[in-house]
Amino acid sequence: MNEKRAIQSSVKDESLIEKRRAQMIRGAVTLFKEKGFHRTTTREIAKAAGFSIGTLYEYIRTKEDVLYLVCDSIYDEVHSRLGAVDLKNGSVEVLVTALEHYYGLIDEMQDEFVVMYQESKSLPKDALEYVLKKEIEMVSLFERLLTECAERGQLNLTPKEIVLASHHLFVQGQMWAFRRWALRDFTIEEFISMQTKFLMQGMAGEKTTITGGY
Amino acid sequence: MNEKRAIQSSVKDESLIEKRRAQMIRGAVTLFKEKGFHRTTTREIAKAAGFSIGTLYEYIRTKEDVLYLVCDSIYDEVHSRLGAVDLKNGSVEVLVTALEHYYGLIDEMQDEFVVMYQESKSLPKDALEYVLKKEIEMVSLFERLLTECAERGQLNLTPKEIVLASHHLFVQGQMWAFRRWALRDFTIEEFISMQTKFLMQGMAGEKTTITGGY
Amino acid sequence: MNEKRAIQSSVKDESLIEKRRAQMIRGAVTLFKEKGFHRTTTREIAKAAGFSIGTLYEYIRTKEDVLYLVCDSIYDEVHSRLGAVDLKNGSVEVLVTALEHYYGLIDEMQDEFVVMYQESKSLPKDALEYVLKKEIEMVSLFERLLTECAERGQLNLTPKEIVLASHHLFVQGQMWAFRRWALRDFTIEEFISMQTKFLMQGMAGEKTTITGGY
Amino acid sequence: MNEKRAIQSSVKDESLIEKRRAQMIRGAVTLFKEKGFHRTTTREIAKAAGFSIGTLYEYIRTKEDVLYLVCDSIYDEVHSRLGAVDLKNGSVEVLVTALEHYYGLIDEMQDEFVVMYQESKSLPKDALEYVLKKEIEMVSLFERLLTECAERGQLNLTPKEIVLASHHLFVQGQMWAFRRWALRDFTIEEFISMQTKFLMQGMAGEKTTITGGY
DNA sequence: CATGAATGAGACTTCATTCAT
DNA sequence: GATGAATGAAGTCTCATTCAT
Repeated sequence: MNEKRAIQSSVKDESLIEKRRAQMIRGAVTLFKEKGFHRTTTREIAKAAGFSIGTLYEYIRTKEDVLYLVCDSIYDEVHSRLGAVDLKNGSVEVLVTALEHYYGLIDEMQDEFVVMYQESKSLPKDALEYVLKKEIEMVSLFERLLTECAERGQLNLTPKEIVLASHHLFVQGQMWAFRRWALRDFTIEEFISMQTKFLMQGMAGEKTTITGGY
Repeated sequence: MNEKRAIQSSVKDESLIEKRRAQMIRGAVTLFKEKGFHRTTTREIAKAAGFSIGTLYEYIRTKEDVLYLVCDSIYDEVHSRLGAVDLKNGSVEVLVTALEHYYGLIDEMQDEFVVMYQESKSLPKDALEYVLKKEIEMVSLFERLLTECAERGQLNLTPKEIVLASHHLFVQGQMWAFRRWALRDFTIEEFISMQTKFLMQGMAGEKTTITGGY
Repeated sequence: MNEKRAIQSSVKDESLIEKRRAQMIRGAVTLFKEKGFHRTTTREIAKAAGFSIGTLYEYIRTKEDVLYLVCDSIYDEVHSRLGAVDLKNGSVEVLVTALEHYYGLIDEMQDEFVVMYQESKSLPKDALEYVLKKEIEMVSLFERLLTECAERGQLNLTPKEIVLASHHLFVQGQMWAFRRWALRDFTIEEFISMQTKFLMQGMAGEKTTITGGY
Repeated sequence: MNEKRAIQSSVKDESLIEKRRAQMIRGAVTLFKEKGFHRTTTREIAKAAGFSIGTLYEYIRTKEDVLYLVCDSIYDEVHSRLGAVDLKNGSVEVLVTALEHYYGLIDEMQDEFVVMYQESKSLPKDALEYVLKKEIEMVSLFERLLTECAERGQLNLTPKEIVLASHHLFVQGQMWAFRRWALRDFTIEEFISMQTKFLMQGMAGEKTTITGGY
């Protein structure tokens, strides 16, 4: 279903490529997080990965390839994690589980997510498109779950509200990664439980008694 | 209350400084939005501002100063806009008005907001701190309003939930700027009304009937 | 008639461009002659020209541009020199004069000619085409002169022989530049006079008495 | 008579060395012709030769060695071809035959000749000297033939003219290789016959009736 | 003997900043 | 105050060569 954008390597041994690229990604994420993509030099990436600049370029063709590999590896992880969620029978319970998995994942891969969202604009055009497609896939996951919940009458949402709400859920996840400096007093469990409460209540849609023009 | 971080200029005439910097900011925002801070050259900024590279450096000392000026001008605008909101007597109505103003502002200054959030990490340490302080001020505004609402019993939130909720409100504003590509079908009015509904319901906090462990 | 292939410069002042490029060409020719285009670094070119590497790149965009400028300046010189030859009334005398001018020019610009012929294959495609066009123009000059001589009955050449002969004359000029190491005992005057004798006799075309299958 | 400049190889088996080097030369000539010596990488040479980069370096020590091997193989071929010409009794007929062989050889080894003359300047000093010595040998061959013809009264040339004329003959051969783009309409037979006519007439040296100061 | 992954010196080019005019 | 030519540090990427397997 997903044809990967292949990154050229002059090395033949596939398993070696995988190994070296993993080293590379690990080092790059740390550096990108710390200094940003542009302030990080390819030499630094090579060093952090544990090999020489020459070796680095045996496994990629441009610096932007490194950024792409970082983004791609995140989505691989996302997929393998969220693949577990049963999408067949969407219900509020499944949705809550999906959010737990998604927010938990972001918590574990904070640096990676921050890097991806901060720096992905530096990707070459085609790589950016690929990454955006992946992002849309993720949002769609929430969209589908919300639609099922609405159809079952568990949530009270119009189709257009579903679109917005799915982005809403998605973005709150990014918040955990991006605003850690402001949320230092929260544990991930607290965050998940409070957010889930807000979000689910927000979408439950009983006739609220709040007065206002909205 | 807030001493501005002064940017050195070798020009004396204050009104000229203001004029030139305004030209500079206008040009820079467009460029930063399009290509990002790092890919934009000082020459390009000067050209977009309508003067020479030499003149640019009469009004700033480093390229990062330009970014700082962009961020600073946004907060000036935010302040003059949200200054109107009556904070004395916080209530759900005031909160809703504040959100309207805030989201409306973001809509009008989309490019500026995107640039600020995407690129502020490139600011020098002290400038970054200044900008973060400004951001905290904004979040605090929501915090104070929410606290009052809670105290009045209009919203059902614990103190810790208030902290999270204020970020929640804040971040949803960023979403309008950052995810326009995904929200093309929405008008700002739709966005404001739907978001307000989600958010207010989310915080209304009646004992919801949804089952789940949260 | 000849639209020059313009080389971009970020400097505005045209006369300064001309001056700096002249410095650049002078330095580059020496270096290219000595070490060849590829073994010469841009830093060396800048140094030989008397300015910094940064300044070099204010006047060109790529290293290949330098090579192009060298080639182009040669043809400018060739044109201004051979422009004097009266082509209206081609005759053996005019042809001999043209050869004198041409060979004399090569003698004075030996290094430049050697560089041009040795290195022009390193030019980017469009620049190479431009240079080849210039070369064809030069050969055509001889072709026209030869044609007139043939029409006047001064030389005994078929049209096809004229084509070959014009290249023949042209190439013998290159020989003076390329084989100086072998012709150290000859003065340019000797070279011109002997070559002229060979070439003119060769084309005079009386029925020679030499036996052979040719 | 001429001790070859030996190229080191870590392989012992002489016949294998010869075989591998032949593969190498064949591949390298094509590449050098197409892209020049400097733009061709050792990896490309290895690939074109049909083995790995590691193997390439088992049979040579530096990239320049490959260029030397190319040049050397050309002279081997030249020798084996022109060795047939009977130099004992130089006469115009023998000279004409020698030219035929020489030009015919160049026709068959165009690429090799072009590469040799374009790139030989990239040879290390001692290899360049070796190649030049070979070239001088070739020119000397013409010199000896011309001398004999002059002594027999078949050609009317002073000793100094003989020197120049021998280079003249030599260079016209190069022309066939170098200017094919301009001589596309000529067959090698036409070229040989026309050139021979020009050259022989040029050297026949009847008192020509052409007026002129030469 | 053959392979190909690893290395790092060094090439080209960019661009923030300065300063004489 | 305005200009823009000059500077050189620093960045990305290539490629000849080596050496363990």
